[in-house]
Amino acid sequence: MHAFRSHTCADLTKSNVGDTVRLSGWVHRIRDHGGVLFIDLRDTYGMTQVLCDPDSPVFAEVEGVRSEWCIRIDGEVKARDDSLINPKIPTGEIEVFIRDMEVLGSSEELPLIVFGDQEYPEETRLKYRYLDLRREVMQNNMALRSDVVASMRRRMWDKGFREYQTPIITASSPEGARDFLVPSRLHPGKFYALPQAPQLFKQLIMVSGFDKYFQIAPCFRDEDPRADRSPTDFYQLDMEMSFVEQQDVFDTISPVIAGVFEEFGGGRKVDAPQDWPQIPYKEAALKYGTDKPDLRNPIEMQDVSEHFRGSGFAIFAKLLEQDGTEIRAIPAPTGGSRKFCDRMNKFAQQEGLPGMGYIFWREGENGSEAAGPLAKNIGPERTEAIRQQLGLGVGDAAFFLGGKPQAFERVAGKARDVIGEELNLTDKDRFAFAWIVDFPIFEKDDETGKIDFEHNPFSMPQGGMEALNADPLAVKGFQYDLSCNGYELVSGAIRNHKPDLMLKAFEIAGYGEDEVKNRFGALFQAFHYGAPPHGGCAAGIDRIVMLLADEQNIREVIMFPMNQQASDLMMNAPSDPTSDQLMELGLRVIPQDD
RNA sequence: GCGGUUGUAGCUCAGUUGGUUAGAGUGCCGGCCUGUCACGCCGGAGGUCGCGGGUUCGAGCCCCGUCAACCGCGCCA
Repeated sequence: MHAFRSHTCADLTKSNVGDTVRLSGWVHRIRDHGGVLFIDLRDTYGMTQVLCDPDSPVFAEVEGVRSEWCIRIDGEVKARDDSLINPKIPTGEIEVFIRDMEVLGSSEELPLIVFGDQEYPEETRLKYRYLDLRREVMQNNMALRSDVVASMRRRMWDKGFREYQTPIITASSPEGARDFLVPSRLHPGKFYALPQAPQLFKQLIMVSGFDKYFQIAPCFRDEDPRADRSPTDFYQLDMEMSFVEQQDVFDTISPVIAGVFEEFGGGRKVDAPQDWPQIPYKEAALKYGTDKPDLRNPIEMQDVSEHFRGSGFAIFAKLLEQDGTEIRAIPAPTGGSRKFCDRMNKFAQQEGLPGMGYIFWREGENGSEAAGPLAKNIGPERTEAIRQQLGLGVGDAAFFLGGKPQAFERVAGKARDVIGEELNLTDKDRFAFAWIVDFPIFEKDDETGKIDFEHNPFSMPQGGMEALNADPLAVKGFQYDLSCNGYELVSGAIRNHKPDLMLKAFEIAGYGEDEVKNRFGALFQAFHYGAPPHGGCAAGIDRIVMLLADEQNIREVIMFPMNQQASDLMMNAPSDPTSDQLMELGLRVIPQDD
């Protein structure tokens, strides 16, 4: 017999009754009845009830076993009486009578309990991640992650893509984020960088003529994390293709993403790719207050400035006299109660705005009647015009935000989410996708007035040189994101592969030819040797798995994540280098005294 | 760097207006129990109330400072 097991803890059924078997696994639960003692023996595949009574030669040893010990048992498979069958587990029709036992690894008292779904402080979970990962939900999340990656690979191969590896220790690829630097021993005083993405390499792969590239690629960025953003490193399904336009990239990646969501979405509705809207960036900002809208929520914001211009509501009327200001409305169907409106107003205040004005419509003596402070101030005619524009009626409400859009847009978007959620307008059982397109190439820093790249400098400007020679801030890029349920899942672009266009774009952002050659020397040079038009995108694997696993936090789908301070509590990283290491690298640490 | 929330037993949490010896559940240890599957019953151990200072006759509770974790802003696809 095999040293450790003849079957896994999920294998045994009625057909094994009478067999002598060997199982290895962890002691999940013990139920000791004095004369008979049950153990739920667990491995990654499942659970089998094994039991022991004083007839067993190892009864005394088995009595000493404790939670999470790793043991091997030999025993005889017996059928359970009908009344004792446990329908909750696949092996519930049988149990194994223990005849021999070996302790493979005993356990001290645990800092967290594997059994059940007790919540634990993340600090504890991360410090003892190897125990946390024993829990069923984590086992499932990690298996899901592996299956998703395998499915992505298969789907890309099926489309004629091949996977190529690009360097991890390389030169900085300026994507816009902060680089992780790696000191060079052979070149003291010089540094490698970890790639923020395989961006430069995949474009060079296109220049080399490989036509269709993809990679499950680690990306490294030294930026602060969020719940949906891992610090330090994360994984992308990175792809690039030659001789394509924007729509070709959409047509290629959409079925891959949709297919993965269909395959692993557990029956939740997945919008069909041909129905994914393409929403210009500007329109997304207006309607949803964000470039990653949650389209499960039907609410669309509207510009209602004209109804407030010169109106009796002095705050908005005055505001509109300033340049670049707007009043926007968030319609809230079925939100027509003072209680709800007040709560939303409070929410806006918590988010740092002065508040949200509101109107709601209720049944009055002569039919529909508008209520709320705003309605009184602007009078019945304007109120009615607003109601008609927004298509609202009795029982509905609308919220109003004013000022420069960039000052309130983010909170407006968040208010839209909260309103949709609270009024149950958001369908939780659905994955709703949208391509956000036409991102601006440049943005202007409000304080310095300086023009810089809005995103990364690799995107092809729409309209080419002619557009760049006109108003730079009006130039849109062939640059796109895929949004799903309020998360940015995919980001990409048709790349700018023309050296003269590159130079012009950088010139607008205030960088000379030297800078282009310095930062993107290889790519810029490569574009002088017959570069094909190309484009692609990268899909955030951690985020996709997070959505599929229905988790709110990206760390739930990463095996060994950092905490919010970018510390690894289990491995104690980052840590002090030895003086020998520093010496070898020619480095000296400057003491930090704030 | 900034803002918010949290911090009481290994873990989850309660703790009244500031008032005697800080509680419960769970886990752990011991005892009993031959059909449980979140087994049950009895008993026990386990606490610098994050840390430091202050107010007070008296602080888990009030004040100041500080640390840590998480969430968010900035930042970042």
